[in-house]
Amino acid sequence: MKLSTKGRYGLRAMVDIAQQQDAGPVAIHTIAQRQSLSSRYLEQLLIPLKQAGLVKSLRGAQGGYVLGRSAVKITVGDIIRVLEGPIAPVDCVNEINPDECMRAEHCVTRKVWTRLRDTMNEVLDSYTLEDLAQESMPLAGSAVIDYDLDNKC
Amino acid sequence: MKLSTKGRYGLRAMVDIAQQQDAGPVAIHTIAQRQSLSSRYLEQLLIPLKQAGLVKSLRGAQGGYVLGRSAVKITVGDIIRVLEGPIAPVDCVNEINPDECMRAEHCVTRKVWTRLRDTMNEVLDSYTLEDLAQESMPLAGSAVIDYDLDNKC
DNA sequence: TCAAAAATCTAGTAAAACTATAGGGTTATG
DNA sequence: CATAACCCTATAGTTTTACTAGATTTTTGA
Repeated sequence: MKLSTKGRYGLRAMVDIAQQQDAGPVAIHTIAQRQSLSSRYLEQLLIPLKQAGLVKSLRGAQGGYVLGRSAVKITVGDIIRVLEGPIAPVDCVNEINPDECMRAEHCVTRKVWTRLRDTMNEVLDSYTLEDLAQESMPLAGSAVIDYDLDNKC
Repeated sequence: MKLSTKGRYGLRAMVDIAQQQDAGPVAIHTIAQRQSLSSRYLEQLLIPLKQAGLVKSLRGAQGGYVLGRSAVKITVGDIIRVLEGPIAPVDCVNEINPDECMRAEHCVTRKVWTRLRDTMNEVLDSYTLEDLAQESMPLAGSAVIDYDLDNKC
């Protein structure tokens, strides 16, 4: 029941873009540096985010990424669903592409998974990018953090 | 954000034991047959469940497994935590063995993961084995289900 | 007593998923 | 026209998953 690096890094990248885009498009390598991520890996995460309309890209020098729509209209759930696929503890209760199971009708555990799925989606959709971007605004202006960064979150 | 077969099969096995234990200890191969699982695999899932006290075993002929305590005192969360490890979307918000992250104090995403972790645990702990065992009692008495079983849940 | 039923212990392993890395493009700017 | 930036595809190393297998121990009941 863990998120992969896709969801974790992707969300951090989106928050970064939300916080910095007032100064113009944000380049991949800028995000990567600030978040201490591999820029080649981050590049791959931005492709599906772009396809989903959560970011827009501007090519060429001075290019980079901006949000596809207002930060108040992008939820954490929106981002995670793009990067990790449908949020569901088991495939058989996944709305998009339900991996149907013959036992579904008599399945005792199914209602637990359905309830868990709904709750997870509700929680993740209750946070917008705006919420998170505001959260660390004060820090963003202060000194660069100089401790060793690891990437558990 | 998916459960593995350990959690899914393990929960089904526990429900099976809860439903059938009035007739005495339930053997692994009986559970495996009824749930169409590999008995050698199921065997491995029962070891940690036993260590956690969720089941007790009786060796020798006529042996098998019984619940370690009343079905009303075993939650789905208890079972999943034993088989899948701590329920948390990222390791850094896992209470048992937090995989600490240097950025934790300034981490914007952390509160989302903490909230999600708590909600997931609440949902899973809101269902007891008794709840699930009762659910399908009527079916247990009827004919054996003869369709191809797959194991998505 | 002994055969069979059942759990237990210890390894091994093929396939999939994860986490990147790498190379070679295309587009836009100044 | 050099450079900065995004775009696309492939591939490699590692870890996890989901089993399979062999050998052993314990208990029952005939």
